[in-house]
Amino acid sequence: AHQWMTALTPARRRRAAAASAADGASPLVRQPRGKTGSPHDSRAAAERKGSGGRDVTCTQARRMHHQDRAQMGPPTRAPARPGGRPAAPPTPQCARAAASKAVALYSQPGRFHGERQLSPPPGGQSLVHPGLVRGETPELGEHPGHHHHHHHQHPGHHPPHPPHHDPHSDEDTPTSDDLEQFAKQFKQRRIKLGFTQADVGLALGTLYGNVFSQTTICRFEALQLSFKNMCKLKPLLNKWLEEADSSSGSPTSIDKIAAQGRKRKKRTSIEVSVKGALESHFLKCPKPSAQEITSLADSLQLEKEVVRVWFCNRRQKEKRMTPPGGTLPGAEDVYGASRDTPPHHGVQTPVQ
DNA sequence: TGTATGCAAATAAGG
DNA sequence: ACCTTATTTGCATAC
Repeated sequence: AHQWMTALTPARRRRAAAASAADGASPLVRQPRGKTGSPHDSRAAAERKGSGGRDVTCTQARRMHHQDRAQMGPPTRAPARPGGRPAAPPTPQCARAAASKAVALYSQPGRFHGERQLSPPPGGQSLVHPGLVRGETPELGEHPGHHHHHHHQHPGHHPPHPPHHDPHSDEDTPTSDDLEQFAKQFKQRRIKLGFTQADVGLALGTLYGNVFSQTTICRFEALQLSFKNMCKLKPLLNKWLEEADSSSGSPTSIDKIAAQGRKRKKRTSIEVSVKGALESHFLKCPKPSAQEITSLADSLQLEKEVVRVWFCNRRQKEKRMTPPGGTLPGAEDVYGASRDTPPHHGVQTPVQ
């Protein structure tokens, strides 16, 4: 248990930003504008298996080009109702900021035009787990066209709560439209209250125990997470929102959610040179034995688990890069073009 | 400064 | 205890 932490970035770390986790102070970490800077602690990581410094920084010089295939957006669709905005801003505060880009973009419901090749999970994929996937897949293919999929909500029904459809509120699976609307509203409120995405991510940590990065909050607002993932985060953010605007002294939430320790291990940054070493081993032996992993880990000064996972991920990447057919991803249609790789969805894009 | 993103760690779930 | 496949997150860094 304990907190994970891995690296500390050597040079980079500007301010700490990290928040503490322990203290049980108010759940909201930072007050709106005042920025209480809480330098807080941050225990750097020192602990962990002996070594000291592994970490790394990470590279930098890399460029990335490429277009990506990102994940898809949520299926979503139309905007539903333009009007509606539910709440009014109780807090006057200022609105300033938002001006620049803010809102606007999301207004368009339709996803963004093309782009993503997405592949709907043709085969199925998403359905694999009967759990809660729920409709998600659908849209993918959609295109602006209108197809309203309207009812297609649940193909079968399996969701846990089949009964009623409560349009709003959390609890049963929201519709894509609900999510879209919530995300939009969430962002709007967040900004008005004066919090940044990072603040929210941190607050979720003290509120519930799991911290989320600015990245995740950003993606939530932009609807760039999978449908399922959006559904999972919505309640948490919703709670934060309530907490946040009620706030002020209201005792409301007491939340006993202990701050607990991190639930997810901090992402390890592997140094470029170390990556090179791993890569070269991979070429020699893509599937090293436990023993080899241990010794390799030891020699590179990485945790064994990190090395093991690295190989697993590397193997996945290899598969992605080398689809059976031989078609290299990089070169796609050069000559033959589509032939039989129709939707191949790229290689990597599962679906989301 | 906040935000948006590429690449890829870390995880989840079924062997 | 580790693999594989599918996904969720988040460093780092480009806007």
